[in-house]
Amino acid sequence: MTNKIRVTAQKYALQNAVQFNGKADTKAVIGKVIAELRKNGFSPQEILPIVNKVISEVNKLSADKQISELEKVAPELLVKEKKERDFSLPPLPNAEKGKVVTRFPPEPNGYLHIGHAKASIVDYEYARMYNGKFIIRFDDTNPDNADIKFYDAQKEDLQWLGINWDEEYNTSSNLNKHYKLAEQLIKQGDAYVCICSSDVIKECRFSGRKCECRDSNCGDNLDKWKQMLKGGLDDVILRMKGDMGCVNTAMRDPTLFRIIETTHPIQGDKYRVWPTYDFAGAVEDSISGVTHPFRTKEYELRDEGYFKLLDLLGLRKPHLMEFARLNIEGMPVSKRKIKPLIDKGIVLDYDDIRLPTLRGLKKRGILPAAIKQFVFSQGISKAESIANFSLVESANRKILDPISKRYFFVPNPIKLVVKNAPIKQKEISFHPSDKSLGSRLVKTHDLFYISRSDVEKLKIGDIFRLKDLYNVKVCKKNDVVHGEYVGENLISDSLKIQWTTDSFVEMNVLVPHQLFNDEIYNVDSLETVKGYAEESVRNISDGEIVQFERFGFVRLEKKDDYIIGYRTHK
RNA sequence: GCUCCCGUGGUGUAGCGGCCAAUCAUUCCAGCCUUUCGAGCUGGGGACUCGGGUCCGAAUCCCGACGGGAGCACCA
Repeated sequence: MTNKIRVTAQKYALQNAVQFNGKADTKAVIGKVIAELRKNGFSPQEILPIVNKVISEVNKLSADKQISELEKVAPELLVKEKKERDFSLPPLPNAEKGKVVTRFPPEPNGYLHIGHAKASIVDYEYARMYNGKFIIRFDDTNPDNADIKFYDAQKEDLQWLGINWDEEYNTSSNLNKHYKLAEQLIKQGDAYVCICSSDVIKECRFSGRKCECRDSNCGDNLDKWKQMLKGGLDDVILRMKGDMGCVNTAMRDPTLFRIIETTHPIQGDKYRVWPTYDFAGAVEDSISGVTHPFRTKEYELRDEGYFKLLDLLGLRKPHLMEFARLNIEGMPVSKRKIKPLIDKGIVLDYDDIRLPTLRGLKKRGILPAAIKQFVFSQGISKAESIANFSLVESANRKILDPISKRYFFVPNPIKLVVKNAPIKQKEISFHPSDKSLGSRLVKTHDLFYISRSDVEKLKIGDIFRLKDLYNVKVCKKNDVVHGEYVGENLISDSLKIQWTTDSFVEMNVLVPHQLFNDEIYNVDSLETVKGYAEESVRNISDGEIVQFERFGFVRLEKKDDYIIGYRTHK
């Protein structure tokens, strides 16, 4: 028996010694030995002394000897194997294949952004993972906020992301059901109409005191409720009887229904009593069959009320889960911050390429697959974090690199005249390794344009290469660069620069930088680079993403009489 | 103020009692490769907030401190 311990101990002691300068560490080795032998019924007490002894023996051995011994007893431990990381979502608790139902419940009051992308991707992917159902539900229970144009806009954005839903509905179409449930609560004595002013309610809630309305009898409450619905009573609310003394202030008789007279974009003037999120969210999750609703952490304190309400109503309780919001450094998501910039005309619109809205990201050239990868890499923990956009860029670049055509773009062009330039017709392929992307034919004579930043690097007498063409020696530099043709042999360490002929396409590329630096608007956040692109960019399709060599990946939009570029990232 | 949640390299994450002298990605640096400053390849730097406790053994469990976030709406 002790022999087995000895053998195991020796194996790991040798491995540890080989890995760390010939000296095995007791704690590290003991851990491994116990982990392996515990399932065989060995106790730490019997293992410990043996391991200690083995380690001191092993540590006396020379390094070579340690390696050769290890080779004898356990050659597989000689190579350190790499562990694979799994990027999929963790399994869902209480989940059964085929029986998971998730939902994404946006309020139709704005364009979707990267934060919504996280929520919807998580919801959608879990439904897929378990062969379940995914519902999109518009939480449009506040007619002051809901705007008809966003129902479709949000769906378009989700479709762009590659998210498909099995079912779609509006919470506002279930109001009659909600009213019935409200009545049930009133009859049970679990809800009451409160006629206090919002200031009084706030004050009472803060101090934990109840108001007189709470003690009125159900008949009274039912009458008042009916008056609320009919229009005989204004400025009153329906509250759940929670616990006014509860340390969780969200439990101090939360509002269930309030009166809003605004015309609803879909329901019109049919209703004037509208459920709050606390009521509608919980009830809808339950009656629509959602098994695993997700929401962001700021709702955590409302969980207790969520379950209490469903309890009172006798409704099924879903497995509610929360995760942290997604933040990106310098890219605020809140309308509070973005709207003023749009109003002032500083940010063009909600699809501005500096914004983390899905429309902004799309316009910039970020692919849905990159967003998905990014969201997966963030996970669904409750730890709040501020991610850097480079994570998105890097994912996007790796997808784009093998599939995007390369073009020459010359920012801040300067004229180059080449003496003895041969007339050429050169076929240049669109991708360095994937020839299936094709090529273009470029005709050259002695006139070119190259970028100012490259010109600045050149000294008289230097030889550089017009990339994919030939070598040029610098003769003179003023407003125009004068060079001389010096052959075509590739000089490996020469500067290779991008160029255009005098048949170029003049165009601008908008380059986004961080919108906010430490909460302050960055006045240099949108840079316009003027330059010449090679003629063949005329043949791209509208919205195509290409790489301008040594400049970055650029999404091109083809307008009637011009082309404009948005730099996705370097 | 009260309550809740969170705290792993610069950044983002994995791990959630022994297989962790800690994963992967990103960023940065170096080299290789490349007719792009892109991609790829190799290597390097760099972390368990702190203090107690439980245990043979703690990033992991408990307590406390500190730091960050959220809620205290007739908004979601």
